[in-house]
Amino acid sequence: MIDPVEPLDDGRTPARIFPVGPAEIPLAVPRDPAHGDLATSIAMATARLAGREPRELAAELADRLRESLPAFVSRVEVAGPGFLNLHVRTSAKQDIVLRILTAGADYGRTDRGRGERVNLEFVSANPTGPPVVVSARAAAFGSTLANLLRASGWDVTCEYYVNDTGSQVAALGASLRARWRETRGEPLAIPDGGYHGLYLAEMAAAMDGAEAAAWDALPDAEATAAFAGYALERLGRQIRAQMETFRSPFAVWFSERALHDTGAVDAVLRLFEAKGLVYEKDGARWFRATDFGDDKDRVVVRRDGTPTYFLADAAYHKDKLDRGFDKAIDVLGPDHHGHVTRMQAIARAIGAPAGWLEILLLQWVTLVDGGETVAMSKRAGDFVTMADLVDEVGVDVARAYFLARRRDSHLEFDLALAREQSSKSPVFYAQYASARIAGVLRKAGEAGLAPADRRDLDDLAMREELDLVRQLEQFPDLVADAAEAREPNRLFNYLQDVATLFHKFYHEHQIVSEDDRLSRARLALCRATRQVLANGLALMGVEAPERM
RNA sequence: GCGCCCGUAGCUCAGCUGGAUAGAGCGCAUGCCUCCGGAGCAUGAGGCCGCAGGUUCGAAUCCUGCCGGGCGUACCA
Repeated sequence: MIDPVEPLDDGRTPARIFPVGPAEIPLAVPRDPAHGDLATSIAMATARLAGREPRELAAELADRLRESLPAFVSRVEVAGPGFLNLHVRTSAKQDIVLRILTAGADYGRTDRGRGERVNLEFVSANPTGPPVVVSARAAAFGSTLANLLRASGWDVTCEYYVNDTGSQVAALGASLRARWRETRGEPLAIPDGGYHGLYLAEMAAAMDGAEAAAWDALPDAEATAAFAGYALERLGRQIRAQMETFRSPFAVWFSERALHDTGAVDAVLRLFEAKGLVYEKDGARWFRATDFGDDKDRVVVRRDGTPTYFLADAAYHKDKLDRGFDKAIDVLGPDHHGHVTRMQAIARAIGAPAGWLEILLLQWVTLVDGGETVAMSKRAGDFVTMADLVDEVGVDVARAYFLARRRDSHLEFDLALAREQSSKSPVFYAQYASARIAGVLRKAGEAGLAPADRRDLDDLAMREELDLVRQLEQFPDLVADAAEAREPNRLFNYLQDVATLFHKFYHEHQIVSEDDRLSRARLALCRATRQVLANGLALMGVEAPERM
């Protein structure tokens, strides 16, 4: 309904806006339907400049607007301290119902991203243990953001960076080896910095004895590597399966070790050297991160000659750049915010354009069971895994729980609450609306009513009906805005509002009645509502059941 | 010390990049199905939006400074 008048940013100077015609006035959709369908605060913003009273100025603007009103606007009124509220013609709202039904599953798609290629990296948790709850939050966030971006015209590649080499992996190998020896009756001796989780004991118990014995007989470094390789393979498979189950698929699983093997790490080191960004001190080689605003320089090659994770990360981002992505988004866990500056330094050092790398930080998830905080430490082996969480509350509830929160809010996940009261959990509100509509449609199908045509829709004129349409109309913009702001939680909030407006409509009006024409019209509105709920829930990776 | 994030109803959290009387869920109190799904709807109690300044016609929202809480500040990843 706002096609003929593009809403504008508020960024221009009042002097430029005031003298020109109505098409240049910035418009926004008011929260409260009583305030119209489009509104502007232009009169208040420019009153002082014009030396006039806001309401008086608004009245004059309203008169001018009325002279050249777009066809879809029915009336203009001055309200409150000087707002100009535009009301959209009822017939234009009725049109929207048909537009939604025609677009079907495509309703909500736009081309705002214009095909720009985005690399979206998220989760990327070390494969040294089963994914934990924070990974579930990252998976829910990342996959939903990917869905939103794709729906809005971006070309997105979801990527998981696998840290399959380095000291953590060596510790993993040594820990598994210790667990295996334990199965042979030796005392348990997990090395310092090793992993104490029982999952390694279970893994060790299931190992092929002859093979493991052969590995154990190798020199320490080789033995550790062999056990580590075994553990990585098993854990990697587990992680992939769980991400699939959680509806968070990745197109690329990128191996850190491959960067070393192919010489990409060496290459980026030579690149930095050629740019004069590396120097030697205390036997190690340092990257001049301070040149890029970091508070200290960073080691890239240790005294013992091995490259650091930081250097591999530089090689990794160079690889993303070389693959031609217009933009790289990294979703990082809460314990990585100290990396932001140095990673931006990397981006500039590898020659990426300004703004190419975007880093999004997620905040902590505190797991609570009843009133008790559940401790989670992968190394200490005391944790609730992502799989546990899904078993307890299901994928829908878990995803919705995470998606309801802003990414930078620390969130408390109460297992007891989610488990015992899952049927009352917020996600079911929108799902229930969807199922309720499906029920009504089934009933209508039995009554043998034909689909509505445009003339039938003339009967949609009640406030609850039009408020609902007004909400449905905003879906495509909401999706694209949420994608651009990287705020999937907006989608959750929006769907809650859709459900609320539907329930109010449902409560106030009989959908299937003796009046066939009105029944057809209301059923069309129901179908359109269900379409928006289904499309929105699909973007969230949550099911929209026919029955509950 | 320095840096990042967060302080909104009893609890968990929203508040759409500055708008009109600050919202939801849970919990509490009270009404609604002889009628399409009551997992719903309606009403009520409950708020110096951490504190103090500033910008603005207008601030929960932007800026500064405090006070609280979390996290980071490795030749681990």
